[in-house]
Amino acid sequence: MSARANNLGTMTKALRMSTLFLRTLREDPADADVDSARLLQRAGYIRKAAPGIWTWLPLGLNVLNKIEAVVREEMNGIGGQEVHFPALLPKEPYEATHRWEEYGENIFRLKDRHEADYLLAPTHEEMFTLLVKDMYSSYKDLPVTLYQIQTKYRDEFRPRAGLVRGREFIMEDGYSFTIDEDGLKKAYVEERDAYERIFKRLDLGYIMVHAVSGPMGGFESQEFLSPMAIGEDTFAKAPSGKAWNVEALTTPEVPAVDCSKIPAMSLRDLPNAKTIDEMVSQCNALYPREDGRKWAQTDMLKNVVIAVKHPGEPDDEIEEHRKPWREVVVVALPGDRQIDMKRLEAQFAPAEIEEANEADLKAHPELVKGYIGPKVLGPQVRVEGSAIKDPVRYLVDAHIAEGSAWVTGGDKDGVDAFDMVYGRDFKADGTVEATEVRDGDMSPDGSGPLSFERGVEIGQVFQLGLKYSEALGLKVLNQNGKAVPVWMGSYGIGVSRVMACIAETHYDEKGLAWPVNIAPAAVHVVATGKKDEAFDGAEKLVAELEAKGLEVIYDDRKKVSPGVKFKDAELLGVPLVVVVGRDYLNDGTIEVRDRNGENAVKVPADKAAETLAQRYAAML
RNA sequence: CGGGAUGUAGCGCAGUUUGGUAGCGCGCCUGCUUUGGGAGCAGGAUGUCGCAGGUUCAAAUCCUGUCAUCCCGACCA
Repeated sequence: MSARANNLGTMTKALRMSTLFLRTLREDPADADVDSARLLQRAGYIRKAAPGIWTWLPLGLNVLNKIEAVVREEMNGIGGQEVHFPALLPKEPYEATHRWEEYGENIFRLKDRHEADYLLAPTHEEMFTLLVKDMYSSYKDLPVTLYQIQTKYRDEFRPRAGLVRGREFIMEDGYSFTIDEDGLKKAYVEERDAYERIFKRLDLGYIMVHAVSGPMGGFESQEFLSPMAIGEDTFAKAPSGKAWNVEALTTPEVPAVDCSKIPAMSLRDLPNAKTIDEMVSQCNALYPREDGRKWAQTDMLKNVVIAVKHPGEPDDEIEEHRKPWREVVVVALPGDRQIDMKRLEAQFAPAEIEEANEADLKAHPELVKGYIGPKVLGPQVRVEGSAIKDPVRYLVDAHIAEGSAWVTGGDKDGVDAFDMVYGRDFKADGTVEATEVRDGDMSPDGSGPLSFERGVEIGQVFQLGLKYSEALGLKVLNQNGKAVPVWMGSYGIGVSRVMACIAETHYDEKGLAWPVNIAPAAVHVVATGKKDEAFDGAEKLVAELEAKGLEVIYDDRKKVSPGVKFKDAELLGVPLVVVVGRDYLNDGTIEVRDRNGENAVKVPADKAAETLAQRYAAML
């Protein structure tokens, strides 16, 4: 069942503390910002080489290898075949998919002696695609699933949280190649199920969330997030149990509102009301509502000017759009909500967005700061005889209901428009998800209000579709002899990040406490005292454990006080701790206890190995 | 890229205000004692005080520049 179980019956040499390349630290490293980084360094599993770049020490590599073994077993179990690509790659494949540019600063780039461009691969979609293209050409060859466990490089601006966000990290990335969409969906489900098995076996909590595909491209995608406070992703849970990455959250369609009783739109003076709060107080002071209710932020329509930085598309019909260009757009949202640039930007991808600057506003004199309204925007002016030649695109947030009435800008300094009804008095060029999602917002599936939690992304599965096969020309002949593009899926687990997350969720005030099947050893044997007799007894026990195929860390250090040995055992986090010392000398017994100090029992020395083997087996 | 902070021994830190022999704790080495919860005593080794200029009789300390690291934000898997 586990990586370790496969080793049962094979001889494994004990790791002896007297010679093990290890130095535990009594104090926390000053720069550790999360517990996993703090403890992994203190316990001598990893060492920092540079920001976001880590050296693996024997114990750390031991655990990492066990995690990889679990991943390999599950990948092989669904028919995946392991390959291994170089990390150092020429830029050409990445140019073909535009990612040489799109990945921007995040790629480590370098030149060889002939000035040719190379990169340290941040991901390997291109290489897998080209490899299959190179070797396969018939539908008879499909389906095929390949994977690798590789070091990836991404030049993160700010690496943090130890192994959670490094610039060099280890990832398992797998790809499925199928002849059609049905095949892709089947492979996708198989991979997803295998990933679930992996995280369960690693005792790592996870939640599957709907995700956006991001720079990888493709159309359906789910992420595995491990819930924890240090997480950099926020996900939203619905009462139905479904969950979404907030980036992928959509607002359920808001029903149209009856506007038949709303009076005609009117322009009224509202001086010095450039912000929503000023608008609310001015409205209440100057124009009290007839129904007695006070004006509120929710009555105001906020129009925000955004600059969209398009990268340019070489095949665009409009010549100016073939090179990078800048577009000014206005986004309308309810006055009580804030704009979420991150979510908004996702909908302009691959373009990036930023707040409009002075020059953008100058280029559009119809935009009156603080009093921008729909009448000078989008469809309203995109009519015959309009004075504005180049109307700004107007997009409304998904919370704006058809038929809803608003107070908003009158396009003249000091003037606002009242009873401006969406659909009746103004229209938009489109709908966008522009606002921050809030605790209590309705879930996309309509099952109830959302609640939010943080998580670390530990894996992701994508249905890439035809994006890479078309870009790189991966085609096979089908039964009719016709060349058709191959359907691809892409799957990834951040292996080194997974290790960090396991550490992050398996520790106490004394140190690490690894899940049984990935701990660096099954048993930590501590010999105490200065009498050779105790050490001889420990040696004997270690030999018996080795013969049973159990992995052992043996603290055989002489002249080291028992307190130090116990502290180190707890810091290292091996699940079973054995003490050969005082009791052994007194009455020939050996103490066996769990890492957390519980379930301590004294057993006769000649029964100790058997007891340990049983307890270990029960833990698996 | 904005804001803040910090660079002194393997690790954690003091010393900088007010210039004057580079320190403390842990770790490391030697000896003796100690051995069930991070032992005691005695002795010892380890530093381009981030780097480069400058001021000064004298710079870890003051000045200028520069690099790096950390935190928050922005960005990102």
